[in-house]
Amino acid sequence: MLSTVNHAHSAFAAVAGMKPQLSTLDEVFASVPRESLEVGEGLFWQGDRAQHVFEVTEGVLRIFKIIGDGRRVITGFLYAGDMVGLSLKDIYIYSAEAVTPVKVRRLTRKAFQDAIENAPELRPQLFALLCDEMAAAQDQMVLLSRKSAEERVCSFLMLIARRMHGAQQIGRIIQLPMSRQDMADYLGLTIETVSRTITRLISRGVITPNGRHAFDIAKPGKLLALCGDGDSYEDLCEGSLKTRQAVWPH
Amino acid sequence: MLSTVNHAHSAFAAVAGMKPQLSTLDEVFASVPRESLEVGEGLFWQGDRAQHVFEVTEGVLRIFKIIGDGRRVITGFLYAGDMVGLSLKDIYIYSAEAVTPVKVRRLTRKAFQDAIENAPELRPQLFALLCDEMAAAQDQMVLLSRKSAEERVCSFLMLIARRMHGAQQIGRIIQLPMSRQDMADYLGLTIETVSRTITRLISRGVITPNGRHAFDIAKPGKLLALCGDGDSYEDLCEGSLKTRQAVWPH
DNA sequence: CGGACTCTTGAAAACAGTCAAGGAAGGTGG
DNA sequence: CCACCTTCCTTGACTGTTTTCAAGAGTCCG
Repeated sequence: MLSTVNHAHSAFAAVAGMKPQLSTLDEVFASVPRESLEVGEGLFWQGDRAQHVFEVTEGVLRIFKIIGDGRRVITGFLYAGDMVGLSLKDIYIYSAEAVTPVKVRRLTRKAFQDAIENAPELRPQLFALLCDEMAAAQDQMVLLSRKSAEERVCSFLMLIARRMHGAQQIGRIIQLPMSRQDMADYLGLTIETVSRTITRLISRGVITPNGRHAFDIAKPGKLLALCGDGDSYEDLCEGSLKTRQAVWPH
Repeated sequence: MLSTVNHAHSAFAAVAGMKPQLSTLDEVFASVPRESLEVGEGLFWQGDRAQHVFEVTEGVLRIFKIIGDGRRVITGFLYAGDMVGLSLKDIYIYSAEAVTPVKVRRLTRKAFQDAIENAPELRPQLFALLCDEMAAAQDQMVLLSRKSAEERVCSFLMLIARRMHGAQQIGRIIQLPMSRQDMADYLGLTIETVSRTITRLISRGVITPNGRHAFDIAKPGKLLALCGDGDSYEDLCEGSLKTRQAVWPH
């Protein structure tokens, strides 16, 4: 896979010689020109030969799979700073489309692999990224497997709130660039259930609408409690957002 | 994480000089003595400091998470040859328990990382393993998000059938070492629904019971069709078990 | 002002969940 | 070897949440 003699290698070496040593993964993309995608435009499709790796520099992408009869499952939303296509198989195992206008940087798999090869200090970062992705996937399995509609929607709101305001800090305002249908396909619900659940959260004063695609979190404690993770607001304020402890006899 | 200047590197060079070159990942574990686990015994718990990486050499493990009020989600079953704890965070993000009597080999994270560090040809293998895990996780999200109880059970039976008889080949006999409750917690259903669904598959002649924990696949084509992936039996016989193509206009 | 979306709301239906009881299997001790 | 007990699995009746189907309201844009 990574093993063949690389022509690109010399190119990279030249770059490396002229530049200070790379120290973060996204610097690998620094020299690449940006490309733009319109709303709804696809970046690649499930089943395409996986030739590139991308970094999102602006906007939001949705990652999804389609099964036989047209059912769609959104497995994630990607924001600026996120990378796509890292789970390198020969073929993309999902599709990627722009939710908002998006800007990405593109690197061939080969160029990306060479860059990693030549900058060993990036490897742990890449590895950590994959592990985070895996952890997120598992949390999503928990959500889809055992959470009620309300718990799913609340979990989603918290997820976006966290993503918008840096890892630990939770802001009061949530921007939801995606449609209700996108939310439904991410949460394993129907559009109607999502809509009804949001309506109920509003009427109970947990969140306050701010247009149709933004909300204020009126009662953060309540919202967190409704996520069904056994988290309390105090936990959150103590900044203990690290992986949850088992609630199980050791 | 791995970023500090590594003393380990020189140590490795020494080892590399003395040992034949490693060429597959599980050889890394070759020299380690086996440990045994009884049925139901835990290997590690969600929240523990993640100090080891394991290889299963015999038996079946279940990997699961528990949320607040005791709901359990099984995120995977591991068979001989599988590795556990690769998604290295500082803390295990899930628990692992023996479904059957299990034998494992244990390596400290550090030893494992050094081995990888010193045998660069293993890196793509490790990477590929993580990618497979990710692909499996996404398939599971599709299952949990959009499949009916029957589709879930059939998908599970096919998964186990494949696992038992090598990647491509599908055997006629399915051994299910885990309890109905385990299946339910893996499929996001209740034990009653799993039981009823299996009963219905039997009465329709799709599968034939062979004790309570083994089945014959009487109608493989039918079973495959019931998975809800849009697969047909012909597809399968052509050996095209690679990642599914998009059924979507490009 | 229309027209096309997207979102919300209502009523009815369906699927899976809950509660409850009975059966099969396996293990232990007499 | 059998009786007993426990555990796991199956089955039935009922409930409830979410889906489905259908219609109406809100928003965006020409």
